[in-house]
Amino acid sequence: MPTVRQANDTRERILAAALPLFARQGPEGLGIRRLALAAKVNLAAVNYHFGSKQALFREVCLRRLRATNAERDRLLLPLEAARGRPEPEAVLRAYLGPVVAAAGGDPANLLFLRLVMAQVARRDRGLETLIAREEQPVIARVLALLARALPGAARDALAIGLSQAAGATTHLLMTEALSRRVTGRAAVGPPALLDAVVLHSAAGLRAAAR
Amino acid sequence: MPTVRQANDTRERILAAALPLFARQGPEGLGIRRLALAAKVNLAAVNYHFGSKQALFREVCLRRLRATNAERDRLLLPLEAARGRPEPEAVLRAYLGPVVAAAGGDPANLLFLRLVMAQVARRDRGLETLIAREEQPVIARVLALLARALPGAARDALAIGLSQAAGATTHLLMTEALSRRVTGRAAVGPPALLDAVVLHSAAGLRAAAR
DNA sequence: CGATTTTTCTAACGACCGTTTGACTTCGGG
DNA sequence: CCCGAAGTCAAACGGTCGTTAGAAAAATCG
Repeated sequence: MPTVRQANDTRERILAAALPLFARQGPEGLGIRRLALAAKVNLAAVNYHFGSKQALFREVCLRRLRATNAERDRLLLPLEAARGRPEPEAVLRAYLGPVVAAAGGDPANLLFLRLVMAQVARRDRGLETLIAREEQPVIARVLALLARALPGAARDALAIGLSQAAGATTHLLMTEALSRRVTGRAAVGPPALLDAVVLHSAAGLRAAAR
Repeated sequence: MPTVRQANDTRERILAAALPLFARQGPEGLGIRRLALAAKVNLAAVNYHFGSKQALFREVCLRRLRATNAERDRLLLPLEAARGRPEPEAVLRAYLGPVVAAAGGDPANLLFLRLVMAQVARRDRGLETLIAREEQPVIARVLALLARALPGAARDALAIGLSQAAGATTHLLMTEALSRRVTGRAAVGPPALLDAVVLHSAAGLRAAAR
């Protein structure tokens, strides 16, 4: 029987310990020995349960991506159900809100966002295809809603505007401390940050729509 | 005499070979042996000329940051000299243009942009302080110009808007291929990309200014 | 229980890491 | 020309890396 027999918590302990460590040190910087020590698990357990460090990395990423997208789905459904044209602000909020909220909640989520951005910057093709597969349906729905909200806009303009909104959000989340140091501006909490991005990008989308 | 005696091109060869390799593999992923091989230089030369891999990394980063900021300075001067209030679009173009142009020109520049973003995402404190020191004067000038362009805006709102513009630019540059794959949109060349960002963020700044 | 499968664990493999040592070569200035 | 500084080079240092082989333990099932 190929299914798990005993109450195997070793897998879970590895997954739980791996997220913050991967986020802080990257998949190349994290040694399996350190991970095994942190998870209170034998060194060979990682390779036994996941096959390789890379496979574990994929598993960790997949879990987080799905959690965020499930929340986005929950927020998009009422917008799609409503008749009439939605407000671009509401669509942006449904798309960006879960990321901001997650990063502002559990600090591990902000670390994970950093991890993803670092890997994307380094052209981690495996993670890129993982992201493409997981995000594609949500982004298609968001673009459809934006097309309803701004009927005059070209599809490509909306896609580029949405990409800019995503980039602005992740940039603000990741460089909060650095940006404050450089510009001397005050700190921005997650709610105000989301407000700023939604205001900014909704205006940008409207401008591109005309 | 502590100055260089012979026509020492070893240093330059190392620096030239280091940039694309650092960009592709990151400072932790690049081995000194591979670098020495690529630069056609003895293994010990890196530590002899730079002291350590980290010091070499800082040197490489510093060169690129200064090149970009010199170009920004060149574009900002006429805007600062002009009387009357500048257009936000022109200010954004002077700030973001050199990055877009550099990334669209030499492919190594795009790689360097990726490298910087990856390191910032991973909280490389050394690079963060380097960036803070190099960018601070330019950003102060850009913010001053934006304050002149949009007199009604709060200083912090401009700083956050500018940060969003920078994030949108780097995001578009870095995820062009991925974003196209996910959204199905057409490719965007550097000039059109800059146009889109300027249009988007100028509208965002104006919205935040009111 | 005995047999079989699944999981844990120790030990080690081979490879690569950044850095250093010390001898060798090359060079400039007195 | 010779001496001391600057540069180059082969070799090795002590570590850490991901992964694996194989024995030991634990759990499952007839």
